[in-house]
Amino acid sequence: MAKELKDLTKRADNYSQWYNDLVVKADLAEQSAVRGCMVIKPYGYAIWEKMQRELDDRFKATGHVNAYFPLLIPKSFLSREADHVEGFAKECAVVTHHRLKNSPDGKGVIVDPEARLEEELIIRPTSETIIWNTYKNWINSYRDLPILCNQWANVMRWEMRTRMFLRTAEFLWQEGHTAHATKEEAIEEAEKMLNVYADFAESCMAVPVVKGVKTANERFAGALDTYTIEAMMQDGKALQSGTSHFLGQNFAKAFDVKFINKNNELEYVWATSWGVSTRLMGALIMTHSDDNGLVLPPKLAPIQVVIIPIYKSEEQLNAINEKVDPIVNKLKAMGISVKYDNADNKRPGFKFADYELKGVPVRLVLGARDIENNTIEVMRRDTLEKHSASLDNIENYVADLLNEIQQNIYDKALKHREDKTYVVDTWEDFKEKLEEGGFILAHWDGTTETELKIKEETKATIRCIPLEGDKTPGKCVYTGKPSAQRVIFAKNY
RNA sequence: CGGGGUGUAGCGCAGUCCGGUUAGCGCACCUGCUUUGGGAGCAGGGGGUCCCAGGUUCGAAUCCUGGUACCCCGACCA
Repeated sequence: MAKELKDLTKRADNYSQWYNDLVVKADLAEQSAVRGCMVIKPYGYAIWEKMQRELDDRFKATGHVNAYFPLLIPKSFLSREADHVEGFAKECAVVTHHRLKNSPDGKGVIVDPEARLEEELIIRPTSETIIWNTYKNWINSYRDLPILCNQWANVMRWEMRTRMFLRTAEFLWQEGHTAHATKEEAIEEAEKMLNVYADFAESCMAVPVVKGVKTANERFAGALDTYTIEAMMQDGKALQSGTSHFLGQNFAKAFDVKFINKNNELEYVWATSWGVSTRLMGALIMTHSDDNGLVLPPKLAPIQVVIIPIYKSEEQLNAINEKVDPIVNKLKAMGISVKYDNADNKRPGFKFADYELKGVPVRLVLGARDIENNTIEVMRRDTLEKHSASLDNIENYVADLLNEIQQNIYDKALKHREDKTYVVDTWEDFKEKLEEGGFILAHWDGTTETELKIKEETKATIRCIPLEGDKTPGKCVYTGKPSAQRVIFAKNY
């Protein structure tokens, strides 16, 4: 499958061409009239809902609660934290008026010049500012801490260039914002949430990720440290899939959020923020899909099993219906989402192709032939293999198969990443391996200057400084200066 | 903001260079019959401000001028 996809990417002008086709065909999304935004169709949204539920459960399990903050942020809030405004000022949509009126020339409506706002409002590009302005009123004493809030929301960033799912102007996400009494507790929180994300990516999405820390250059605007999970797509490019930030006291100072600690001293609170977005759906598609369409991990597939009847007469269909009903009931009782598609306005071949495009993990086919033999045809989406299985106990067989598929696509993605991860020690090798696409583990002298020079020459950036794995010191691949450990270089989305 | 490309039926496109019947093809859609174990076949049918405005001409999808929208590549991007 990987080979076919590679050919496909060569055939297409670029990856996003293929990606766009697939997504549109897969009924996931289509472009809306609004530049750089996306419509998430019902089937695509069903995947997002499953992701939300899984993440939300993990947030609750780690003591977090949901809340909701306003969409519009007063302009003055954005300027409180210097790095933050530097990072976001260039990509904000601004609300300047609050009213329209009929155009004097009788054609349509115009913005009423009388309705200009005293202070412009910014459509949130992220909510740190408005949340910290609110937290100020919630926090007086160490007894008020920690505050562990999350919100599910949409945000807007007026990017110069957008890419479906990966960088849309408006996107859905969750953003957690926490306040702590100590530095240690805040760092622990940021690391904890990074682990929550990594666990979700690997065990639900079947997407292997590397946990690491961002360099100063790639850090979130206003953070002291940014933790990240980085995934490798099938073309070898990296995708930042989730981030968790240790914000230090920057936002507390900007919004004057102080508390009295146990020693009766006034102190600024310590903060974190963390988020994942609909970009994860892009990661899901780009990690597992093949030439036949989506391949969804069973844990996130809106339809886990589809059953298709094959019949020549109504009599035969009735016989099949009778056999299928108990199977559907048993599967449902086991918590497996199953669709029995006996609509007679589409032929079986069409249904086969259509559900493959949608990434349904398991397909069962039942016809007169099977009923005679007490069998059923089973096809698994990840390998496209099909074979006959006994009708007896089919529900347990399917349940096991779903687990196997979940594991198999993870293993496949992990193997792909390992095959395309290179340990490199010379600058020549660095440039050569980079052409092949993939992760490059190389030593780096720790300076932003070197990082930028490498980026300029090769377009590769440091995706992260890995938290786990080999920590042996060495010499920078570019300057030869001392390096504390290898870091991951890659081209990224 | 720079470079390139494209606007013709719901979708994908041909026709434009070199102006000339009633603007065409594939998919999709509708009707009927036959079909149904890998995207059905045949027959018939419906659907168009050819992106917009102006100009040239007996005549413009086609030529000219201006505008506009979208896509791709860069710059930008937690």
